[in-house]
Amino acid sequence: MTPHTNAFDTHDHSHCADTGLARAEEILATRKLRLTPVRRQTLQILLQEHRALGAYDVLERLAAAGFGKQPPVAYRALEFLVEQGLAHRVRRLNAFAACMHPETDHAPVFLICRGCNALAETPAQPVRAALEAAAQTVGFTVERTNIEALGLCPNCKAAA
Amino acid sequence: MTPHTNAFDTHDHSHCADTGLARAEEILATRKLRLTPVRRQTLQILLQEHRALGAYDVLERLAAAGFGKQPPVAYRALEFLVEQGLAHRVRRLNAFAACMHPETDHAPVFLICRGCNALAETPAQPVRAALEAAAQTVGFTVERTNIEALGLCPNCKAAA
DNA sequence: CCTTGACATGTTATATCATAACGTATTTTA
DNA sequence: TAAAATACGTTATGATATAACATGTCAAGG
Repeated sequence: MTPHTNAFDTHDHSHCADTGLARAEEILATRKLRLTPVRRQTLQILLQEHRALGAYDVLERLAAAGFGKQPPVAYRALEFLVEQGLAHRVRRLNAFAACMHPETDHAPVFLICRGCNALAETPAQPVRAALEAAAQTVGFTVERTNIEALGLCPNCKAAA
Repeated sequence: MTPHTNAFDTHDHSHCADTGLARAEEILATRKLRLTPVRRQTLQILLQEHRALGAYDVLERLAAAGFGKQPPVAYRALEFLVEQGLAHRVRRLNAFAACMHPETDHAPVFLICRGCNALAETPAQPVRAALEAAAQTVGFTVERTNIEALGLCPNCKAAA
Protein backbone atom coordinates (compact mmCIF):
# COMPACT_ATOMS: atom_id res chain seq x y z
CA MET A 1 0.00 0.00 0.00
CA THR A 2 1.17 3.47 -0.84
CA PRO A 3 1.44 5.57 2.28
CA HIS A 4 -0.69 8.64 2.69
CA THR A 5 0.32 12.09 3.73
CA ASN A 6 -1.59 13.67 6.54
CA ALA A 7 -3.07 17.15 6.72
CA PHE A 8 -3.78 19.27 3.73
CA ASP A 9 -1.49 22.07 4.68
CA THR A 10 2.11 21.10 5.11
CA HIS A 11 3.56 22.19 8.41
CA ASP A 12 6.48 21.57 10.63
CA HIS A 13 5.56 18.77 12.96
CA SER A 14 8.91 17.92 14.46
CA HIS A 15 7.42 18.60 17.85
CA CYS A 16 4.31 16.50 17.24
CA ALA A 17 6.04 13.33 18.29
CA ASP A 18 7.45 14.79 21.49
CA THR A 19 4.27 16.40 22.67
CA GLY A 20 2.24 13.44 21.51
CA LEU A 21 4.32 10.99 23.46
CA ALA A 22 4.27 13.17 26.54
CA ARG A 23 0.53 13.52 26.32
CA ALA A 24 0.18 9.78 25.92
CA GLU A 25 2.26 9.16 29.03
CA GLU A 26 0.03 11.44 31.05
CA ILE A 27 -3.20 9.97 29.76
CA LEU A 28 -2.09 6.42 30.37
CA ALA A 29 -0.76 7.27 33.83
CA THR A 30 -4.17 8.47 34.90
CA ARG A 31 -5.57 5.17 33.68
CA LYS A 32 -2.83 3.13 35.33
CA LEU A 33 -1.85 1.66 32.02
CA ARG A 34 1.64 1.30 30.70
CA LEU A 35 3.22 2.83 27.66
CA THR A 36 5.66 0.00 27.13
CA PRO A 37 8.60 0.24 24.74
CA VAL A 38 6.81 -1.34 21.76
CA ARG A 39 3.75 0.76 22.35
CA ARG A 40 5.79 3.88 22.73
CA GLN A 41 7.75 3.14 19.60
CA THR A 42 4.58 2.38 17.69
CA LEU A 43 3.03 5.66 18.69
CA GLN A 44 6.21 7.47 17.84
CA ILE A 45 6.24 5.91 14.41
CA LEU A 46 2.71 7.08 13.75
CA LEU A 47 3.41 10.53 15.10
CA GLN A 48 6.59 10.94 13.13
CA GLU A 49 5.17 9.71 9.87
CA HIS A 50 2.23 11.93 10.45
CA ARG A 51 0.03 9.97 8.11
CA ALA A 52 -1.84 6.71 7.97
CA LEU A 53 0.37 3.63 7.95
CA GLY A 54 -0.63 0.06 7.34
CA ALA A 55 0.04 -2.42 10.13
CA TYR A 56 2.78 -4.00 8.07
CA ASP A 57 4.45 -0.66 7.49
CA VAL A 58 4.47 -0.12 11.22
CA LEU A 59 5.75 -3.63 11.73
CA GLU A 60 8.63 -3.02 9.38
CA ARG A 61 9.68 0.02 11.35
CA LEU A 62 9.28 -1.79 14.66
CA ALA A 63 11.43 -4.62 13.41
CA ALA A 64 14.04 -2.14 12.25
CA ALA A 65 14.03 -0.68 15.76
CA GLY A 66 14.76 -4.08 17.23
CA PHE A 67 11.28 -5.24 18.12
CA GLY A 68 9.52 -8.36 16.95
CA LYS A 69 9.12 -9.13 13.29
CA GLN A 70 5.75 -10.84 13.28
CA PRO A 71 2.36 -9.26 12.59
CA PRO A 72 0.88 -9.66 16.07
CA VAL A 73 3.58 -7.41 17.47
CA ALA A 74 2.29 -4.50 15.44
CA TYR A 75 -1.37 -5.39 15.66
CA ARG A 76 -1.29 -5.64 19.42
CA ALA A 77 0.40 -2.34 19.94
CA LEU A 78 -1.91 -0.66 17.46
CA GLU A 79 -4.96 -2.21 19.03
CA PHE A 80 -3.90 -0.91 22.41
CA LEU A 81 -3.35 2.60 21.11
CA VAL A 82 -6.69 2.60 19.34
CA GLU A 83 -8.50 1.37 22.43
CA GLN A 84 -6.92 4.17 24.40
CA GLY A 85 -7.82 6.75 21.80
CA LEU A 86 -4.18 7.56 21.08
CA ALA A 87 -4.46 6.33 17.52
CA HIS A 88 -7.24 5.64 15.09
CA ARG A 89 -7.94 3.03 12.55
CA VAL A 90 -8.82 4.41 9.15
CA ARG A 91 -10.83 1.57 7.74
CA ARG A 92 -11.07 2.85 4.24
CA LEU A 93 -7.30 2.70 4.02
CA ASN A 94 -6.76 -0.36 6.18
CA ALA A 95 -4.39 1.84 8.07
CA PHE A 96 -3.67 3.53 11.35
CA ALA A 97 -2.89 7.11 12.28
CA ALA A 98 -1.89 8.79 15.51
CA CYS A 99 -4.68 10.78 17.04
CA MET A 100 -4.16 14.48 16.48
CA HIS A 101 -6.57 15.59 19.17
CA PRO A 102 -6.38 13.04 21.98
CA GLU A 103 -8.01 15.17 24.59
CA THR A 104 -10.41 17.34 22.64
CA ASP A 105 -12.12 14.85 20.60
CA HIS A 106 -13.14 11.29 20.60
CA ALA A 107 -15.37 11.58 17.58
CA PRO A 108 -12.75 11.93 14.91
CA VAL A 109 -13.69 12.44 11.31
CA PHE A 110 -11.26 11.49 8.59
CA LEU A 111 -11.12 13.29 5.31
CA ILE A 112 -9.34 11.27 2.67
CA CYS A 113 -8.34 12.91 -0.58
CA ARG A 114 -8.68 10.63 -3.57
CA GLY A 115 -6.38 12.89 -5.54
CA CYS A 116 -3.27 12.85 -3.40
CA ASN A 117 -4.14 10.39 -0.62
CA ALA A 118 -3.78 13.12 1.94
CA LEU A 119 -5.51 12.39 5.20
CA ALA A 120 -6.86 14.94 7.63
CA GLU A 121 -8.37 14.29 11.00
CA THR A 122 -10.82 16.91 12.04
CA PRO A 123 -12.76 17.24 15.26
CA ALA A 124 -16.47 17.00 14.70
CA GLN A 125 -18.63 16.97 17.74
CA PRO A 126 -21.60 18.09 15.64
CA VAL A 127 -21.25 15.04 13.46
CA ARG A 128 -21.05 12.82 16.46
CA ALA A 129 -24.05 14.54 17.99
CA ALA A 130 -26.11 14.04 14.85
CA LEU A 131 -25.09 10.41 14.79
CA GLU A 132 -26.10 9.93 18.41
CA ALA A 133 -29.43 11.54 17.68
CA ALA A 134 -30.08 9.26 14.72
CA ALA A 135 -29.11 6.24 16.79
CA GLN A 136 -31.37 7.27 19.61
CA THR A 137 -34.44 7.20 17.40
CA VAL A 138 -33.98 3.43 17.10
CA GLY A 139 -32.82 2.96 20.67
CA PHE A 140 -29.22 2.27 19.79
CA THR A 141 -26.40 3.30 22.12
CA VAL A 142 -23.28 4.47 20.33
CA GLU A 143 -19.96 3.47 21.82
CA ARG A 144 -17.41 3.88 19.06
CA THR A 145 -17.62 5.47 15.65
CA ASN A 146 -15.87 5.39 12.34
CA ILE A 147 -16.62 8.44 10.29
CA GLU A 148 -14.74 8.78 7.06
CA ALA A 149 -15.20 10.84 3.95
CA LEU A 150 -13.61 10.37 0.57
CA GLY A 151 -13.33 13.39 -1.64
CA LEU A 152 -11.04 16.12 -2.82
CA CYS A 153 -8.77 18.31 -0.77
CA PRO A 154 -8.35 22.01 -1.60
CA ASN A 155 -5.05 21.47 -3.36
CA CYS A 156 -6.35 18.78 -5.66
CA LYS A 157 -9.48 20.76 -6.38
CA ALA A 158 -7.34 23.67 -7.46
CA ALA A 159 -5.21 21.40 -9.62
CA ALA A 160 -8.25 19.93 -11.37
CA MET B 1 -16.85 -14.66 9.55
CA THR B 2 -20.08 -15.06 11.42
CA PRO B 3 -22.91 -13.46 9.49
CA HIS B 4 -24.81 -10.57 10.98
CA THR B 5 -28.52 -10.08 11.23
CA ASN B 6 -29.92 -6.85 9.97
CA ALA B 7 -32.39 -4.52 11.66
CA PHE B 8 -33.10 -4.55 15.33
CA ASP B 9 -36.73 -5.38 15.02
CA THR B 10 -37.49 -8.60 13.25
CA HIS B 11 -39.94 -8.19 10.44
CA ASP B 12 -41.21 -10.02 7.46
CA HIS B 13 -39.07 -9.02 4.55
CA SER B 14 -40.12 -11.53 1.96
CA HIS B 15 -41.06 -8.66 -0.28
CA CYS B 16 -37.79 -6.79 0.24
CA ALA B 17 -36.07 -8.75 -2.46
CA ASP B 18 -38.82 -8.25 -5.02
CA THR B 19 -39.25 -4.56 -4.49
CA GLY B 20 -35.52 -4.09 -4.14
CA LEU B 21 -34.81 -5.77 -7.42
CA ALA B 22 -37.56 -3.87 -9.19
CA ARG B 23 -36.25 -0.62 -7.80
CA ALA B 24 -32.76 -1.49 -8.92
CA GLU B 25 -33.96 -2.19 -12.44
CA GLU B 26 -35.58 1.21 -12.62
CA ILE B 27 -32.64 3.07 -11.22
CA LEU B 28 -30.18 1.38 -13.54
CA ALA B 29 -32.44 1.87 -16.54
CA THR B 30 -32.39 5.61 -16.01
CA ARG B 31 -28.62 5.44 -15.92
CA LYS B 32 -28.41 3.19 -18.95
CA LEU B 33 -26.60 0.57 -16.96
CA ARG B 34 -27.32 -3.14 -16.95
CA LEU B 35 -28.46 -5.34 -14.13
CA THR B 36 -26.86 -8.44 -15.54
CA PRO B 37 -27.60 -11.91 -14.18
CA VAL B 38 -24.67 -12.02 -11.76
CA ARG B 39 -25.38 -8.54 -10.54
CA ARG B 40 -29.03 -9.31 -10.15
CA GLN B 41 -28.31 -12.50 -8.27
CA THR B 42 -25.81 -10.72 -6.07
CA LEU B 43 -28.30 -8.06 -5.15
CA GLN B 44 -30.93 -10.69 -4.54
CA ILE B 45 -28.60 -12.56 -2.21
CA LEU B 46 -27.98 -9.43 -0.18
CA LEU B 47 -31.66 -8.53 -0.12
CA GLN B 48 -32.74 -12.00 0.89
CA GLU B 49 -30.16 -12.44 3.58
CA HIS B 50 -31.05 -9.04 4.82
CA ARG B 51 -27.81 -8.63 6.66
CA ALA B 52 -24.17 -7.96 5.95
CA LEU B 53 -22.38 -10.71 4.07
CA GLY B 54 -18.69 -11.08 3.39
CA ALA B 55 -17.63 -11.21 -0.24
CA TYR B 56 -16.79 -14.87 0.10
CA ASP B 57 -20.20 -15.65 1.54
CA VAL B 58 -21.74 -13.98 -1.46
CA LEU B 59 -19.38 -15.84 -3.74
CA GLU B 60 -20.41 -19.15 -2.24
CA ARG B 61 -24.04 -18.42 -2.98
CA LEU B 62 -23.25 -17.20 -6.48
CA ALA B 63 -21.31 -20.36 -7.20
CA ALA B 64 -24.21 -22.44 -5.88
CA ALA B 65 -26.46 -20.59 -8.30
CA GLY B 66 -24.24 -21.54 -11.21
CA PHE B 67 -22.07 -18.46 -11.51
CA GLY B 68 -18.31 -18.27 -11.31
CA LYS B 69 -16.45 -19.64 -8.33
CA GLN B 70 -13.58 -17.19 -8.10
CA PRO B 71 -13.37 -14.10 -5.87
CA PRO B 72 -13.38 -11.48 -8.64
CA VAL B 73 -16.84 -12.63 -9.67
CA ALA B 74 -18.25 -11.57 -6.34
CA TYR B 75 -16.07 -8.53 -5.87
CA ARG B 76 -16.94 -7.13 -9.27
CA ALA B 77 -20.65 -7.49 -8.83
CA LEU B 78 -20.46 -6.02 -5.33
CA GLU B 79 -18.32 -3.15 -6.47
CA PHE B 80 -20.82 -2.34 -9.16
CA LEU B 81 -23.72 -2.38 -6.74
CA VAL B 82 -21.87 -0.20 -4.28
CA GLU B 83 -20.94 2.29 -6.96
CA GLN B 84 -24.56 2.51 -7.95
CA GLY B 85 -25.70 2.94 -4.37
CA LEU B 86 -27.67 -0.30 -4.42
CA ALA B 87 -25.49 -1.85 -1.77
CA HIS B 88 -23.05 -0.63 0.81
CA ARG B 89 -19.78 -1.76 2.14
CA VAL B 90 -19.66 -2.01 5.91
CA ARG B 91 -15.99 -1.61 6.51
CA ARG B 92 -16.00 -2.46 10.15
CA LEU B 93 -17.32 -5.90 9.22
CA ASN B 94 -15.50 -6.33 5.93
CA ALA B 95 -18.91 -7.03 4.54
CA PHE B 96 -21.61 -5.84 2.20
CA ALA B 97 -25.30 -5.15 2.67
CA ALA B 98 -28.08 -4.24 0.28
CA CYS B 99 -29.11 -0.63 0.53
CA MET B 100 -32.37 -0.30 2.43
CA HIS B 101 -33.11 3.21 1.21
CA PRO B 102 -31.78 3.49 -2.30
CA GLU B 103 -33.74 6.56 -3.25
CA THR B 104 -34.07 8.45 0.01
CA ASP B 105 -30.62 8.44 1.18
CA HIS B 106 -27.12 8.36 0.00
CA ALA B 107 -25.62 9.12 3.37
CA PRO B 108 -26.21 5.83 5.08
CA VAL B 109 -25.27 5.32 8.69
CA PHE B 110 -24.66 1.83 9.98
CA LEU B 111 -25.35 0.87 13.53
CA ILE B 112 -23.57 -2.32 14.50
CA CYS B 113 -24.49 -4.07 17.72
CA ARG B 114 -21.53 -5.60 19.47
CA GLY B 115 -23.87 -7.82 21.47
CA CYS B 116 -25.67 -9.67 18.72
CA ASN B 117 -23.97 -8.44 15.54
CA ALA B 118 -27.23 -6.97 14.34
CA LEU B 119 -26.81 -4.31 11.69
CA ALA B 120 -29.18 -1.46 11.01
CA GLU B 121 -28.95 1.08 8.24
CA THR B 122 -30.53 4.33 9.10
CA PRO B 123 -30.94 7.45 6.97
CA ALA B 124 -29.07 10.36 8.38
CA GLN B 125 -29.03 13.50 6.33
CA PRO B 126 -28.24 15.54 9.44
CA VAL B 127 -25.10 13.51 10.00
CA ARG B 128 -24.08 13.96 6.43
CA ALA B 129 -24.82 17.67 6.64
CA ALA B 130 -22.68 18.04 9.75
CA LEU B 131 -19.90 16.16 8.03
CA GLU B 132 -20.10 18.38 4.98
CA ALA B 133 -19.96 21.43 7.20
CA ALA B 134 -16.89 20.16 9.03
CA ALA B 135 -15.23 19.35 5.72
CA GLN B 136 -16.01 22.75 4.32
CA THR B 137 -14.09 24.50 7.07
CA VAL B 138 -10.91 22.97 5.67
CA GLY B 139 -11.96 23.29 2.05
CA PHE B 140 -12.55 19.60 1.53
CA THR B 141 -15.24 18.38 -0.85
CA VAL B 142 -17.01 15.24 0.29
CA GLU B 143 -17.89 12.67 -2.34
CA ARG B 144 -18.51 9.45 -0.51
CA THR B 145 -18.83 8.67 3.17
CA ASN B 146 -18.54 5.75 5.51
CA ILE B 147 -20.31 6.38 8.76
CA GLU B 148 -20.46 3.49 11.17
CA ALA B 149 -21.19 3.20 14.84
CA LEU B 150 -20.47 0.30 17.14
CA GLY B 151 -22.61 -0.03 20.24
CA LEU B 152 -25.57 -1.77 21.73
CA CYS B 153 -28.98 -2.33 20.20
CA PRO B 154 -32.12 -2.01 22.32
CA ASN B 155 -32.48 -5.77 22.71
CA CYS B 156 -28.95 -6.30 23.96
CA LYS B 157 -29.23 -3.33 26.27
CA ALA B 158 -32.33 -4.84 27.79
CA ALA B 159 -30.59 -8.20 28.15
CA ALA B 160 -27.60 -6.67 29.92
C1' DC C 1 12.09 -10.14 49.58
C1' DC C 2 10.05 -13.36 46.83
C1' DT C 3 6.25 -15.64 45.00
C1' DT C 4 2.24 -15.47 42.32
C1' DG C 5 -1.01 -13.85 39.15
C1' DA C 6 -1.76 -10.65 35.57
C1' DC C 7 -0.01 -8.65 31.76
C1' DA C 8 3.11 -8.18 27.88
C1' DT C 9 6.05 -9.85 24.12
C1' DG C 10 7.54 -12.91 20.84
C1' DT C 11 7.01 -16.93 17.81
C1' DT C 12 4.80 -20.17 14.19
C1' DA C 13 1.12 -21.06 11.57
C1' DT C 14 -3.04 -20.07 9.32
C1' DA C 15 -7.22 -17.61 8.22
C1' DT C 16 -9.43 -14.05 5.82
C1' DC C 17 -10.01 -10.46 2.55
C1' DA C 18 -8.86 -8.41 -2.00
C1' DT C 19 -6.87 -7.53 -6.59
C1' DA C 20 -3.83 -8.08 -10.87
C1' DA C 21 -3.60 -9.89 -15.28
C1' DC C 22 -5.34 -12.35 -18.92
C1' DG C 23 -8.60 -14.73 -22.34
C1' DT C 24 -13.29 -15.22 -23.96
C1' DA C 25 -17.91 -13.90 -24.69
C1' DT C 26 -21.49 -10.74 -25.04
C1' DT C 27 -23.56 -6.37 -25.96
C1' DT C 28 -23.84 -1.93 -28.09
C1' DT C 29 -23.12 1.28 -31.59
C1' DA C 30 -21.32 3.14 -35.69
C1' DT D 1 -21.86 -6.60 -39.42
C1' DA D 2 -17.44 -5.06 -37.82
C1' DA D 3 -15.31 -2.53 -34.19
C1' DA D 4 -15.29 -0.98 -29.56
C1' DA D 5 -16.77 -1.29 -25.10
C1' DT D 6 -18.38 -3.94 -21.45
C1' DA D 7 -18.88 -8.01 -18.79
C1' DC D 8 -17.56 -12.67 -17.13
C1' DG D 9 -14.66 -16.21 -15.89
C1' DT D 10 -10.13 -18.10 -14.83
C1' DT D 11 -5.38 -18.55 -12.47
C1' DA D 12 -2.38 -16.68 -9.51
C1' DT D 13 -0.87 -13.78 -6.00
C1' DG D 14 -0.93 -10.10 -2.68
C1' DA D 15 -2.41 -7.84 1.53
C1' DT D 16 -4.51 -7.81 5.89
C1' DA D 17 -5.52 -10.00 10.27
C1' DT D 18 -5.86 -13.45 14.01
C1' DA D 19 -5.36 -17.94 16.70
C1' DA D 20 -2.64 -20.47 19.71
C1' DC D 21 1.15 -21.13 22.38
C1' DA D 22 5.82 -20.31 24.90
C1' DT D 23 8.52 -17.12 27.35
C1' DG D 24 9.44 -13.13 29.80
C1' DT D 25 8.40 -9.05 32.85
C1' DC D 26 6.02 -6.41 36.19
C1' DA D 27 3.48 -5.16 40.45
C1' DA D 28 1.19 -6.44 44.61
C1' DG D 29 0.28 -9.33 48.58
C1' DG D 30 2.14 -12.55 51.69
